[in-house]
Amino acid sequence: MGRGHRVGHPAYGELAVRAIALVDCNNFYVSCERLFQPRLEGRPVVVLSNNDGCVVSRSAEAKQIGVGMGVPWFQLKALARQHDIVALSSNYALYADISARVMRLLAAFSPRQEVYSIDECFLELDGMAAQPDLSGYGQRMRASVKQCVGIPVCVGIAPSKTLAKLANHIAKKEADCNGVCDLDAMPRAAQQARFAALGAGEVWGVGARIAARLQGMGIDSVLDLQTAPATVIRAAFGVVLARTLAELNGVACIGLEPEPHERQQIVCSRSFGTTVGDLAQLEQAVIAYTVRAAEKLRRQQSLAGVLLVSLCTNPHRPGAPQYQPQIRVPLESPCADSRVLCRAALSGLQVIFRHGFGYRKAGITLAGIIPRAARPRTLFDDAAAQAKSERLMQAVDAINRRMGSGTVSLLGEGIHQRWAMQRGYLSGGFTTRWDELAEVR
DNA sequence: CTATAACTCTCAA
DNA sequence: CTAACGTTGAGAGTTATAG
Repeated sequence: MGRGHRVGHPAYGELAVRAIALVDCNNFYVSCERLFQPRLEGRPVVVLSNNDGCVVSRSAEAKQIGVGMGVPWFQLKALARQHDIVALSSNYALYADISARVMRLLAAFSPRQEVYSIDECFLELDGMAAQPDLSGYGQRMRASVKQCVGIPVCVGIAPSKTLAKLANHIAKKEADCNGVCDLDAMPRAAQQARFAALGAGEVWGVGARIAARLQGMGIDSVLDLQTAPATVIRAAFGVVLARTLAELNGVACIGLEPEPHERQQIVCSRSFGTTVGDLAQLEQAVIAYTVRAAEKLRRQQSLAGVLLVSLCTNPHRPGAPQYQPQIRVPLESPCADSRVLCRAALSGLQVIFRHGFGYRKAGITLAGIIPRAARPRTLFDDAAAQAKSERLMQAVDAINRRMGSGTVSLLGEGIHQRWAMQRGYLSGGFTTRWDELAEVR
């Protein structure tokens, strides 16, 4: 397992990388909120999902009290009163802005960075001959992010992404790591002890389903999985878990992907702030979602060939009649014009809508996505109309980029969006809006 | 029957 | 006052369908 002493693994294509760091922000959303609201320091704080539904981020104090991840907020009201928990609505504009600052700083620590999610990134540390002490290097990352942005992070370092994830987990849990864990610098016995104490479900790529099936086979811990026979895992679970197993044994076969690739499908779906029964309201929502999805589509210079519309009643009310229709609307030709996509979405909605249901959620998906440059030509192309459509959409996008999204939109989204989501505990746009900076105390 | 499309399952943050 | 429970994207594997 030592760096540079591994045997190749031709079946899964070993990649020539010897050290990867995973940098993960601690309690990211809560940490972002605390940057601008010092009163939250030392207190139990949670950030809630859309519609103030479930807990999606918890401060250390909230975890200590026993606030679980993903718990519905209404179930926590009693505990919250008892311990004076502060609950905040998600403020994605703020988190995205802070994330960009963190990622830009970390990029300076490696020639190759993969921004994996809003709060974590992989850094390739291979060939860093000038950095023989990788733990020290990780400490410098932590200090830099803490000082320049104010966000606490932990660093896991290992020969594969999967092991780096585990190293990060150890760095977060064990105080004497000081937030950094270099797995290869750890004595073999110590590493085995950690892996024996960790459930297999902690491994990246092992969710609840697979963890349960593994347990049924007597594979409980990370160590059990690491030492399981590859043939058995391959046969029972497929190539995905077989790759994970190789990674657990130090064989890097999940590569770093510095460039985000274009989406193959673009989804915009959201629960409503309230139950909706009438078609007019659903039309507003579907148009709003389609416009947003179309913006994303154009940003990546693509066209969609198919649009899907879906509706959903409230599954948490089993007494109420349930209905989850979905429909595929093929477009005449691939397109990125919001007006055309909205017409398709509305026609789909017409077909699936039924009176007498309480709808809780609607969504649209753009699929059959191709690059704009690959637009198929037909005999009936109207080049002039095409150019006109593209110019209009470009103008709309340019205005919305400059003046803020939603400045120019299609009629039909509605002015009073009674279905819009609830965000009762929203903090200000501290970094994105001058007028809300005043809330900082 | 095969190639592809469509759908389902699983996972992650 | 009551009722209150996320979103987006990917990939693999399976099933349905077209030719």
